[in-house]
Amino acid sequence: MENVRLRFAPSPTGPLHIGGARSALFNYILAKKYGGTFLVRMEDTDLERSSAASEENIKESLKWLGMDWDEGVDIGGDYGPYRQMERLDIYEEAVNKLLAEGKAYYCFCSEEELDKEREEQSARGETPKYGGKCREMTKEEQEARLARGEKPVVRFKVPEHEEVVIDDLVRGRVVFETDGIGDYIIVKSDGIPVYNFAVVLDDVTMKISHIIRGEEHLSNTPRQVLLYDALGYEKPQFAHISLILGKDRSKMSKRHGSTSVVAYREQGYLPEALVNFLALLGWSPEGEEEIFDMERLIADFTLERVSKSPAVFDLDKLKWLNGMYIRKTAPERLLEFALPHLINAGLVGEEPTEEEIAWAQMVTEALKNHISSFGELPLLIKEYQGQVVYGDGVLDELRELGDTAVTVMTAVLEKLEKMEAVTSESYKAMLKEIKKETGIGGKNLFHSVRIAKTGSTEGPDMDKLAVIMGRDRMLERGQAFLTFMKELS
RNA sequence: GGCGCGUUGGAGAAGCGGCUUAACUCACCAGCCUUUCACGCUGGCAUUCAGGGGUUCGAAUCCCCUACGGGUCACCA
Repeated sequence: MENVRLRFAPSPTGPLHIGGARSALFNYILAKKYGGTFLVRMEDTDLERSSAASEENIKESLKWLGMDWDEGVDIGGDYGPYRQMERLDIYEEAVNKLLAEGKAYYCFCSEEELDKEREEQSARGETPKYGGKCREMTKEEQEARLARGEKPVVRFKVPEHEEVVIDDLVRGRVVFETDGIGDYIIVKSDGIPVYNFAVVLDDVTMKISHIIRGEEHLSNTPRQVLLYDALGYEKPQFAHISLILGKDRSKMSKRHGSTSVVAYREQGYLPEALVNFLALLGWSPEGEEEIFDMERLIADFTLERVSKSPAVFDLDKLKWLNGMYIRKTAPERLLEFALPHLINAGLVGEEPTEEEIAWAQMVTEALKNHISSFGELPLLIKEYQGQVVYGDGVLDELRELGDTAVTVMTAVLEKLEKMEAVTSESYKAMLKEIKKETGIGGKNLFHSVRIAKTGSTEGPDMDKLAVIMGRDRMLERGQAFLTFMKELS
């Protein structure tokens, strides 16, 4: 493929959300795959909702995920500017052309009138669409009303009884009837073009070759195609990827949990895990491997393997993936991600000392197999440092262990009291001794200690945990355990 | 309501008319490994593809109808 130019064109009306990030990712991957250009442009014509903060958030999120653009906002390029509000002259020229050719017209209808019209149509069970009241207005009337200072909108004159065919790269051939589409607004009364119009001009002038976007735009596409035709432009290839749904199969929204990329960053997800997860939302690899770094994604990704059916956001899978990535991340990088969470939880000072760093490193290494995001790290630590709770889950096991556990813990307490501090080595040595003295080993020994100390059958190696807890807390918990066992029997 | 899209196990999904006695992944269960747990490894887990018709020697795969779920019909993008 030649001259592959793909774009991500968000509107800066909020933080970058999961769906947007996935659209960006697919565009990014394909651009890289075919040695093309990936550009980022801002669709900021909604003055009320657009904000500089949102734009910053979007750019930051993209960079965090590892999607740097070759062209676009901030860095410029040959087809700029890359914010729609800075491109108004381009749109104006096109509107004038359409107006002059009679392919568009001024509409003076008030919002109240239009609302009323729509209401009546819905009441009659019809498709709400503009009736075309201003379509045949005389030149004289137009001029007069313009002269009076009235601010009209510009509507595109939709051809009647035609079919618009879209050959979508993922959905195949999709046909729309123009009769179902009313003359739609292309320029608002304040002179600012509307998305469906601006997007066409931008994609044309920026020489976009493929438009990959969410399925919610599929029904917009005929409107845009009509404009390409009216303006005499060549159409790009379209690919509409399915929506991202929540667990209950409704469109992914706040009530399904976090939707923004930064939220996942804050919860302690690794960017590479999120990228991997996002790629799997709608795309499926050929083999059985599901762990893909960006490089492999670029190598293996194809639109042919993008699904038409909606993708469901499965948080469990994200967690699993994140855990996988956490486990293979190098210690230094692991620390880099873990530290902010430890600081936030007050486990480490704002300006960590060398000792604190060493401690943080030790803890993260010890617990990395047991967390699925860094946000869980301080929670786990605090759990080990607080009161032990013996939940229903471990009661059966405790009853089974019975006296064995009591014997083990009594011995542990005895030895602990004689020790000043606990290290990983001294702890291991202690357990070995107990094994020799009591003859209890293996699962009976380890499980007794583990459950007694943590109230859980699962967790990090006990010698590491011993260091995290410290001698005093272990003594405390050991006592508590013996008391608890007395009550249990 | 119109238009358009989708519907495969507990969950995410592959499948594009015979190679399917329906991949793979998560979750779950069992075994191995580890003096314990986790990690890892091995195995188990849909006689069935929303329901009903049809086409065909043959259908999860093609056609029609029904049901259900999203999307869209804005001076939002």
